[in-house]
Amino acid sequence: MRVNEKAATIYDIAKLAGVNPSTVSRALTTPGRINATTEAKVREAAKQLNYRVNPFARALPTGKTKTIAFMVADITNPVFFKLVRGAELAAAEVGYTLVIAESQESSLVESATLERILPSVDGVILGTTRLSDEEISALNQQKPVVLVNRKVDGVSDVVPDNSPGIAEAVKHLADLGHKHIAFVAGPAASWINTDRWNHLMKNAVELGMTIAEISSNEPTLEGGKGAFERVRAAGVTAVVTYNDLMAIGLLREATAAGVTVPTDLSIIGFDNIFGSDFTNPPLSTIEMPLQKIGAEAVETLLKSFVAEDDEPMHGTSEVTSLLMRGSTGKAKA
Amino acid sequence: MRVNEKAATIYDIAKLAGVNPSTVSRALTTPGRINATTEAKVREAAKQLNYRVNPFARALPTGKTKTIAFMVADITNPVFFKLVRGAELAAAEVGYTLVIAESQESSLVESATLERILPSVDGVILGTTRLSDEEISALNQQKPVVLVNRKVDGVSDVVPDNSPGIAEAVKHLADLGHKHIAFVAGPAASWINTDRWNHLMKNAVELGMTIAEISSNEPTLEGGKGAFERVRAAGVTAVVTYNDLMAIGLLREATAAGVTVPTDLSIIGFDNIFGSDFTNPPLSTIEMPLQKIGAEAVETLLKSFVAEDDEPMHGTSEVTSLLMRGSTGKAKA
DNA sequence: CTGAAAGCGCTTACAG
DNA sequence: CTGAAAGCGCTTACAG
Repeated sequence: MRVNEKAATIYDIAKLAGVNPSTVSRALTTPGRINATTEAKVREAAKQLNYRVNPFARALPTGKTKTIAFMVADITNPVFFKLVRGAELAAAEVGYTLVIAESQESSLVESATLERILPSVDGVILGTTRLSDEEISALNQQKPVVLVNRKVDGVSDVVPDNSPGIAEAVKHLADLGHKHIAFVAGPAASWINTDRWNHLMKNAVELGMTIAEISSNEPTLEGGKGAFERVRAAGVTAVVTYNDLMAIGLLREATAAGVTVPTDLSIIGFDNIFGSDFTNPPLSTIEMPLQKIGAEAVETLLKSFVAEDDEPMHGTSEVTSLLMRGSTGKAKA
Repeated sequence: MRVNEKAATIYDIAKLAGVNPSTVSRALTTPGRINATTEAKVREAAKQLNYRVNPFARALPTGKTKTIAFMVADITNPVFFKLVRGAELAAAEVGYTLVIAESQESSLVESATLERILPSVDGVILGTTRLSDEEISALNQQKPVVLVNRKVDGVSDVVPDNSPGIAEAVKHLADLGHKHIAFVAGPAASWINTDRWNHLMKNAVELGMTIAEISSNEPTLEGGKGAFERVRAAGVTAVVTYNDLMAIGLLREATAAGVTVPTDLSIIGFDNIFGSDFTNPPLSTIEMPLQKIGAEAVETLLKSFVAEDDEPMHGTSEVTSLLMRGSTGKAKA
């Protein structure tokens, strides 16, 4: 049986340093608050014994677990990579551990997972959630919650400002001579889908273009592929999709159908996911600073841990921007 | 201040059910071991109080944390997505929590992270590690370790059998008339790089082909791109790369240089990462059952928790296979 | 089958 | 500044 000779405890240190265990605890927990010589002695003993605090033992009396849950709908969705990484790094930096949980796009799985994980975390970040506003509010009563890309009354959030990137994109299309464009929508219930559409519409109308909202089945490659026929039917020369996955699906379907991008049709995605520049032509997309958003989500959560009140906090608005690549070009005459 | 009225404890349940706390503990921990009526009473009370065990309190006396660390070099590397997901699902299924840690390709960061996380986990899976064999062995003394895609004496591992996919791939190239091929190598220190090269060489030689091993700077898009010149210089008609990322970099550089794939050059990658079919032509690749490997890594770890001895375990060999897409074609005459 | 008690490794008022 | 003690919420021999 693999047995690590039981790890050293503060009692071992106390014995070695000739002090009381409580002194050891203080020396290790609040540096500078006790006699410097004593502290040095304790630290020396701790090092000698290769001591590491037992986080579980510490969590019991304090109630602080020093871990954060990060919920995503689908770990394999590339949108989350950078989000998770940003969060991971920000958490590690302050000694917090990040637990990544996957809801598999199911609100039932999400609830069950949260239920299981909640007792062992100090708070949760909902990277993408299938929960209803009510469920989120209820969760927020139990432990601090930070929402990413979504807004619920009374709950903290980090949401990028979609408008700059969208304004750029629409302007870009207008400059290229496009008059009639379309938006291939994502999930109707998605907060960010609505936000994107609203900005898109406003900007297009302001620049004198028409814009058609085209529905889709799912925000995936397949969904984008499936929307192609409707995009064609709409008779537009340029299309913006809810996300890159859809844009790539659309692009491939267009190519397969003999429609050349961008000569016949310009395409712009959202997110700048991994692989969005693998396509031919590489995809133009509206980029979100995902890693920063992830980091900011944990920072926001951390702040809420020490907040006096229950006031929700809102991440300083991260900003989107257009990444021009090869899938946009002059409108077909 | 957000205060959840303190969570119910087994004492609350005990009071409500009119039994001793230890009875509550037993009822909840080992169903069926106590009087059925008592157990029902306890369960009823627990439900009524919306009780959830405090995992930290439970971990203290038992020493079992029910969490597993999964270390990867880079969260944003698509190779890890499926690996992580497989592990995540397998862990959740048995009530274990997975903590994903990132070494950022640095053995120092890796050691520090492991150091920080080790006390709170029951074992660790090294998805990709920069640690030396010695460091891994030392780690394995402290907590059970399972290696993915690497072998170290005395340490459990899950390693796919590369040979079937490679045999298929080489045969495929031979059938297409290729006589001279190359392998763009990954990190020299990588166990799996060596394994892939060995199989490749053996198969190529057996089929009467020549095969050149071409070095690279890094197993990335850039690395693949940077290897293009050397691939050309080698005068081969087909090339296999250490991974898809390199294959894609190579493919794009080839296209940019006016070398048509697969007409002028056939390319095969490894891993079937997300986005490997976004390219034009879509990349042919040797696929690894990553999700299964991830799941198996946690299963192996779980087994080692209950093993009597220290005998290392080896995952039942998962198998690779060739995924033929568009980047391979007839050898140029 | 079930109580009563000790203990897991820490933290933190409370004294001095 | 530092001891001595109680307590965090559980589990588990030990009795009965």
